[in-house]
Amino acid sequence: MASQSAAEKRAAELREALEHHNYQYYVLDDPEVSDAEYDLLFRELQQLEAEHPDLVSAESPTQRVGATPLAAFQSVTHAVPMLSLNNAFTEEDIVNFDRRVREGLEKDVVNYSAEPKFDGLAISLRYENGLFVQGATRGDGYTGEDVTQNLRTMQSIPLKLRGKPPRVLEVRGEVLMFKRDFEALNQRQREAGGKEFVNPRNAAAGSLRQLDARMSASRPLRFMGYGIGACDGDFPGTHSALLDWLADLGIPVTRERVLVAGVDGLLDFYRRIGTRRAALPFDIDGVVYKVDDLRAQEQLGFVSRAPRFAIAHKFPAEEAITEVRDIDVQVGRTGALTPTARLKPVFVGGTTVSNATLHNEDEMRRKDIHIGDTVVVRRAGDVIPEVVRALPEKRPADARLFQMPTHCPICGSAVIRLPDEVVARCSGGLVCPAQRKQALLHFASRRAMDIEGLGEKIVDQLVDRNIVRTPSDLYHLGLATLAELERMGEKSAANLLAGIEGSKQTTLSRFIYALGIRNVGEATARDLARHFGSLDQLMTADEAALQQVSDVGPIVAESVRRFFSEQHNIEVIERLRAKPDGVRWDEHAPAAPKTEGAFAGKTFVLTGTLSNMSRDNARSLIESRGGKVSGSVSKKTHYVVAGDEAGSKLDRANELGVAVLNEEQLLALAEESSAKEPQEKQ
DNA sequence: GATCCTCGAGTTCC
DNA sequence: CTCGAGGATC
Repeated sequence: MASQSAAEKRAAELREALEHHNYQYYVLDDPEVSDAEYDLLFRELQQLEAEHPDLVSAESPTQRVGATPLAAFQSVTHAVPMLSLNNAFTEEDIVNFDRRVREGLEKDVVNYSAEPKFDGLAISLRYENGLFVQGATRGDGYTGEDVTQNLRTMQSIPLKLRGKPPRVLEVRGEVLMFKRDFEALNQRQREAGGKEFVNPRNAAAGSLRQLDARMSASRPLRFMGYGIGACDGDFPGTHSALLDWLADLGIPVTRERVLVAGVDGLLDFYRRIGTRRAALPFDIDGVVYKVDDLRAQEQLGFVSRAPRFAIAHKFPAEEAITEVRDIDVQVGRTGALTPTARLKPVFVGGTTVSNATLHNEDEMRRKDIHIGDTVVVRRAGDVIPEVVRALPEKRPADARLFQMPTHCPICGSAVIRLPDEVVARCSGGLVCPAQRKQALLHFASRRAMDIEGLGEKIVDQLVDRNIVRTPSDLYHLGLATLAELERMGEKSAANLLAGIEGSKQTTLSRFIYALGIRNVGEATARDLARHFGSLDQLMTADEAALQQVSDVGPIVAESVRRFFSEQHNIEVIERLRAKPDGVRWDEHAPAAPKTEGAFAGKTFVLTGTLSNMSRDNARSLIESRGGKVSGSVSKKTHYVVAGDEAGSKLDRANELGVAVLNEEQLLALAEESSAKEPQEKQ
């Protein structure tokens, strides 16, 4: 009993010491002990825990190495989405960014926090009652993968927060590999005869996505925090103070950050860090600017998926020089002919690039690209290869200008380029095998009917052998037919049939999207489905009725009407939904035109700082009751909702005689409608 | 008529 | 990711 409590005391001391040294090393970058001394303490704790297994707790520094390898990562839905930033490449972009921020806040000078943009992987760490409980990758921003086991092995991620953490805290940050650690890792890989990594980013990504956490543990990964997601508790009111606060909690944050006023400060920081880029211990691909005041951030809100209060100022992408060996054309789903450069393979931005799109004829003329030219290529946004420009001084005598073919290279139909359009198109429609293939691939794609197992190779064969001509043919395939295809055994054939069967239960908006109507993408398909409620209503709608749908104008309306006026399209649809064994979805009554709710047809403008609700809350309150929120005051504005320190928008409202509401009046107005109908969440 | 914002469509590599 | 274009707004 006595020895137990002595052991317990010593274990607690050791844990505290190890946590302290981790903090000194990873957060303050100021170690107090050597690695050897640290190891000594660590081994003493391990020994002690081995002798007294009941002393082991999950957050002990010894408990970092994961148990058994996983079969697959679970997916995790982020409580607060992890959105991406807009990118800027020029000083002009930054000047515009600052102007929009100042206009949005109605201020002359705005304070910004500026920091490096790490070239790693975005991660979210969830702490509950100060203990690390879950970590996930960014994924598509809404759903990521659960990599908790791997993250636990990283020394720079505290298993337990210091000080007084909130009950729930999600820390957002980046997992990366320091350059010197990357060099050392590659050295080890070379000696062991293993595969070397191309760059620190790939090494970090590969290491983090190991299903066996013991592999991750052997890789020198680091974490750097840069923000928070969900937080159940108090936190500071500015971004710069927030980062200090995270550091106090034990989360490593960069010290290469500054607080500056106005656009000059931003550009100055960009230039200074640019000159030191090579000397930094980690790779960065730019810098990030954020409006420092968090309430101001909330006031600015989001445009589409990116915040209006922050921007990434990227360094110019790495460029390389290679040759254009040839230029081919590809035929897309809509018949668009896209010239593609076949390049002499060149290593740029982390991979070998051998193809690059040239978009269209005009683009090619602008860049003056010939076949045989020496050209500069880069990976735009570090992903999609792009030909930047030709080097005409290196042009060989036999270089040729590319000519857009007059007939489709696949089906021989005439190529037509409409006077106002940039793209040339094959006029063959679904007669053209290339267009048929693309249409089928689109129909089967994940966001449309989501047929698993139907990829490009299979579609190629099905179309070339004339087994499948239209989407409805897919639902009449037999096991024997499929098994005859190349690279298709009984097993994969059965899987594909199961995939086809599984796709039958769908939704109206997916089905509309899958049809591949010109100018009707995912968003428009959703709007159409909601507005009309059933396929028959949509099929019989005339152009005037179609234009009632928001975001549908004359062009989209005409595309839709034309699609449903073609007999073969109707036939395919009827075969697809033929009962009892066809494609099916739930239908509902057409959405009533927006006459419901107290705010139907009303336009609101928000200005100033609201005291009891965020801008996003106010916006969803208004939108849920049929109202619209717009950015600036005009004659058409019905109400201006003014908070504290409202500026020019309030003046303008008074000028135009627009009704002005305060927060309480807005809520009172909203109450009137919710009293009559059940409260709708969100 | 100009400008902002979104959506659609095409695309690369692993 | 990027471009072009459709739609909405000023």
